[in-house]
Amino acid sequence: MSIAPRRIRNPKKRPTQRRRGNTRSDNRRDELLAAAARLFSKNGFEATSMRDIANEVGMLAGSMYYHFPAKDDLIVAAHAEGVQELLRAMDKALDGVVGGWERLEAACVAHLDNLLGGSDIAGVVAVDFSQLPEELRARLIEQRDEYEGRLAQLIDGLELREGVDRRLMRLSLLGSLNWTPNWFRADGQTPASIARHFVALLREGVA
Amino acid sequence: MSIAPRRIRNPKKRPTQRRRGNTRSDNRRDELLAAAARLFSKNGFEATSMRDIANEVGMLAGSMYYHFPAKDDLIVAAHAEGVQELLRAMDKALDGVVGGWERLEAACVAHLDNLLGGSDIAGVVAVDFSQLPEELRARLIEQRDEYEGRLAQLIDGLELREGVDRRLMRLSLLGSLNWTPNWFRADGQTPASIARHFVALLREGVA
DNA sequence: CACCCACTACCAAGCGGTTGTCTGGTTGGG
DNA sequence: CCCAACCAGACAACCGCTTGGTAGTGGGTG
Repeated sequence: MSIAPRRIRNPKKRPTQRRRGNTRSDNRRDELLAAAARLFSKNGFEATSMRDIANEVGMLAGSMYYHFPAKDDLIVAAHAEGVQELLRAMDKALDGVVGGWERLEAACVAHLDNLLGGSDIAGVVAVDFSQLPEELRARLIEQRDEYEGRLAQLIDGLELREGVDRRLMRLSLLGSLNWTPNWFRADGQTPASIARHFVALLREGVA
Repeated sequence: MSIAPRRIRNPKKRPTQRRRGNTRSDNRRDELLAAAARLFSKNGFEATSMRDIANEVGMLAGSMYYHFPAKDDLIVAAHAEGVQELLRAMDKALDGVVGGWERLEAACVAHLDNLLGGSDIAGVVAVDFSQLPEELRARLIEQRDEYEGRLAQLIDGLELREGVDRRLMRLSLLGSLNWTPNWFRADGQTPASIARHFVALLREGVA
């Protein structure tokens, strides 16, 4: 067996989470998180090394372990940051928009804009995590639940034909959106246009 | 800079491709390809090491370089194998089926069956490659083109409402299908059922 | 048919480099 | 002056890949 490409070196006790006492103004934890999210979304989780991230903010790799007890925790924290940014973008895009379909469309446009925008932290949410070790994977899924729950709410607010499975509808739409990094080219259609098309396809059908 | 987690050690001339002369019956190249495809689809490209693959077939890591000049070439070859298997499955599923939508549905069912089937080599096609180095990524995209072209043909054969972007329709459907490994659970709906739902959503719309 | 040798298909060992992580020391702001 | 927030450097493990050697097998020859 031993199909364990992931290296687990020291399963011993995690050093108790930092960030308990007072902080100083030169704390670069947030800077670190942003850099991590950027690199993760550009190169993936496994392909981004601790040194890459540290180097991005001008710090040594070992120093990051003052802020995060392990790489997995950095991943989780950066991912959480990305989800929060997506949620904020969603709220902003939804502000003042009325009508079920209009709201769903606005949310999808915001989603793709942030996913394919490039410079953003939110791109980390689109990083494929289907092959991560089960434990880490579970933590990321849990974080996404809030966001997907919001999407589910938007879909629940729609009037649909009878017999439509709203869960599968959500997963289908999310798949369409999250697969775009695999084929998107910056010189083609805009993310917003793509998102609107996807929603329209789903809404009206093609036949 | 130096955001180059991928290691490029020897840019020198590739050893001219093997497999020129006579072969012997104890050639385990195919066995190697199958094992690679299995591990890639389970753990991803970067997370699967040469030693993992070699170990799977009971061979030493270095020995694989007799068959493939580099890991990238193994990836390409295994991916090609997966695509071929998908094509065969598609042909088989399409055999005797008439009607545009029926054919598209049959193809999608075959697609998901192979993707989520688990034990199959075809799963390698669903592995996210959006973060692979550009050159390798391009080679994989090229291989998929034949398969996606087939899907495009199926879609071209449909009678659709006016103004439907068939390319975006294909990409949307493919996204829905290929994103399923991120949420699929073996104890829920069957892959075939999911595929049929997705096609139905797209066909009839939800509103 | 037996022999033989070339060559396929590996093994064994190790290369330089990178990985995540740890330990112990240093520093400057509150 | 204390401690948050780093640096410097090392650790073993593992990475993709190379080199040099060798077993055994198949085709060719007598």
